[in-house]
Amino acid sequence: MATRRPRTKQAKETAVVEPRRAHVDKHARRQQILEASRTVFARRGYHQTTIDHIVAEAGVARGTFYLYFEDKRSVFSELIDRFSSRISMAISSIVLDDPRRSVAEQTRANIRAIISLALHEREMTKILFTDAAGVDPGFDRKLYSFYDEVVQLLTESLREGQRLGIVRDGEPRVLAYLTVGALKELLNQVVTLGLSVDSAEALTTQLYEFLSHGYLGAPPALPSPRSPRRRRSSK
Amino acid sequence: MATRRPRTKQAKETAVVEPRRAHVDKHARRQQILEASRTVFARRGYHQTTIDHIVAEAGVARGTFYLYFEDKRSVFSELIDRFSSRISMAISSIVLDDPRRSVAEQTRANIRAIISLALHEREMTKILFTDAAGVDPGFDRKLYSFYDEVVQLLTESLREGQRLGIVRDGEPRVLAYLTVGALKELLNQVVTLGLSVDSAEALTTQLYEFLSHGYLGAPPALPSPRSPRRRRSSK
DNA sequence: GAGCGGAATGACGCTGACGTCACTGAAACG
DNA sequence: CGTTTCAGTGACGTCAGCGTCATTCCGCTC
Repeated sequence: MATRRPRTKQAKETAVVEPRRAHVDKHARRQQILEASRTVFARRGYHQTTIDHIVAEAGVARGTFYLYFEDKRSVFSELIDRFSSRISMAISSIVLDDPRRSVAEQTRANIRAIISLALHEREMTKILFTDAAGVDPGFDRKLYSFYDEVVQLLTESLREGQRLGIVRDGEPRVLAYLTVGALKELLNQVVTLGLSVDSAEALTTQLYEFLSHGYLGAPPALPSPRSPRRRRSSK
Repeated sequence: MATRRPRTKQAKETAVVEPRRAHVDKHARRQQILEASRTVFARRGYHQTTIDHIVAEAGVARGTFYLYFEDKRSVFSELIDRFSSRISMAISSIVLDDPRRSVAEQTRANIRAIISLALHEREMTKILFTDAAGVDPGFDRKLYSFYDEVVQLLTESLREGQRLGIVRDGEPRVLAYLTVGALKELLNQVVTLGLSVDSAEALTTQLYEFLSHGYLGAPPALPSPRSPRRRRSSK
């Protein structure tokens, strides 16, 4: 209701050749329900949300929902699908011999892109992290395979980096988990704490520095330059 | 049923002075239900689990469940409470001037303890990570405050470490999130992939190394010692 | 072995959420 | 203006899961 489009322009131009019009509306209606669902899922969480909550938010009748979606699970699935593909697209493969962009800069760009996406899509970020797991076994599997794809990609990159001597030793897959874990947590906190979109740059630096040097042990450039390590040095 | 204790020994010794017996049994019955719940939650996930699933696993009648617990949410809550306090206990505050155990060794001990706990309590670890979020708003708050406690503790340690020059620069709270995120992911994978308990040591080393040096950029002890930073150096 | 206390049982009624479908209303058409 | 068509509606029947409670069962006491 209220959202009903008033008969406009449309009526004049080529009245006959327009089974399109219905289509346009259908898409908009669908989108409207999708967005309402996103809002409600973010507010109440997936399991606390009922179809009635969604249709109330969207301002349509219960039956209308079922004209566009199979059930709650299927709207949810579509939201997650769209969002996870946006995440995938935010990641660029790293080109090793680009003279204009160092590997470091490309790495930072990837981090920055993901953080920005999370900051611009707070609702979806929240949903992804707090509700996506445990919806049902089938969905869990799908989600896991997306996640695994990301980890796999990163693992390969790290392995390659090790071959080239720009990534330190360590089981690449484990390093990938650690990295993704750190990133996930950062994203989660970013939306939970409601940081502003322009904290993206600072956070990117923090994460990048973390990945570069860690934080324990001696600072990068220290007075005593030739100490080979410095850990467990009896103290 | 079937699990019913056959009247044994008991009958003979001090038949009179035993209102205890009932008590012992009550505790055991409660424990039995708790353990069955844990198993079922781990297998099906919290939301897919019904009271009927639990009582079937425990081998008791539906009504019996309600003799010992308020509802599903309350068993779940108790399981999580117990487990999270075991996690807390696994962490020791770091003593700075202990001549017998370096800070590094204490740090590693903490990591090792948590990883071992996860490896020994796979069901609970899985439950904690995949089902605990999104149960209901009240529970989420409780969980968050436990989580925040851990982060807070770590944040303070890092701040102190920075003061002493044994932790590098960076917003301590952000470093804490990154660290906890990496750890969480590691624990999650550890149980998902079903690693054996004796991978704890290797994983501890991986995580500790990660926290110490990160993995990007040049290896720890480099020729050029006095470069003030080292980032985006055009390449 | 009669009587008692309390743990255990499971059939039962209730509820909240689901998905359907007979109906409504308005746009499009002739 | 009558007719057709189809998106939209919401009352309704269904059902899964819940929590209760009258009854059964068991072990102990006298």
